[in-house]
Amino acid sequence: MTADPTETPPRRLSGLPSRLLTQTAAHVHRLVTHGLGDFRTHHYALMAALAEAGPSSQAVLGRRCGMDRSDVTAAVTELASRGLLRRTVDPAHRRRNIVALTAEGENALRELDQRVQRLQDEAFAPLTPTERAHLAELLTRLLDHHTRP
Amino acid sequence: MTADPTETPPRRLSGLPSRLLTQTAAHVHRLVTHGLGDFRTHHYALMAALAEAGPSSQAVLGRRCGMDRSDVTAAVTELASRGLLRRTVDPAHRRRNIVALTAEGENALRELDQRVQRLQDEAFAPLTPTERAHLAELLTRLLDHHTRP
DNA sequence: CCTATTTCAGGGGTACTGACATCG
DNA sequence: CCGATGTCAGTAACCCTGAAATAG
Repeated sequence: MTADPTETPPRRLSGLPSRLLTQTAAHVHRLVTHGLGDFRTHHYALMAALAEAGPSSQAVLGRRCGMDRSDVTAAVTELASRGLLRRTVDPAHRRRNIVALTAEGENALRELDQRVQRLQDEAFAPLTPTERAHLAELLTRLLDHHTRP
Repeated sequence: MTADPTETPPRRLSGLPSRLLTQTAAHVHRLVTHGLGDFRTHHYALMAALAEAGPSSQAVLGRRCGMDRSDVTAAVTELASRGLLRRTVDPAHRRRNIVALTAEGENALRELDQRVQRLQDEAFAPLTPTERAHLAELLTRLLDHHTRP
């Protein structure tokens, strides 16, 4: 009737919140990154942060996007080499870089925004808008708990 | 009053379900793996599957736990070298391995069960039991959607 | 001196891909 | 020949650590 019992996940795992979370995240993440083509989620995060808050230093970008500094460096280098953002030295704090979106970057971001939206619908298709909002709310509270204290 | 605005995540990201999911999953996963000491989540998954369904082939284990065959091979080799499970050749299908928990494996699993339970409480502390159940239900539906079709 | 920022080098766990040999 | 299985090598994206140099 139902699925092959040999392929059924063990009860201990199927109800385990942490496992449900990481497994689902893995599937969704794969779907999104595949749909993003030449871009990775880090790229989108950085460009979105720059578009909304304007030019920023890498350290600030990392904190805003929840990324490690090393990964910010790598992603910024990658995007700069593609002409999507520009990295200049802050004249006030010469140790600091100021990263800014270029016009091409803004165009790319607009395209990415649409792709990302489409991919959300794909990834969360089984949930109603209300359920998605509820899920987002629960996850937001969890994320706060893990980043704040 | 609130948090430093320079550290606030961009709106596009803070409400994005896929991002909330992967970010939260990363935090929770780190917390769990650190709490598991010498074990990894794959190890726990395999041992739990064996405890509940009895000795199984590696291919079946992989399907049950949502793991790749390559990763099953590596994890089984690791656990077998620690004496926690035994790998023997299936006499009926000589290409196939039969993996089984040892007595030590069962003891280790009992300990892991408790640790895992403790870690769930840590990771999901801000959610009430009802909310945790709701979250689990939503994630289960999503996971089904990504594994079934 | 101490802190913050940037960068680099590297590792580690997860997910995956391709290849291969083996067996039924 | 085909399909399933196990194994291996290698890749990719992500997360993290440590160290160094620079600047305030």
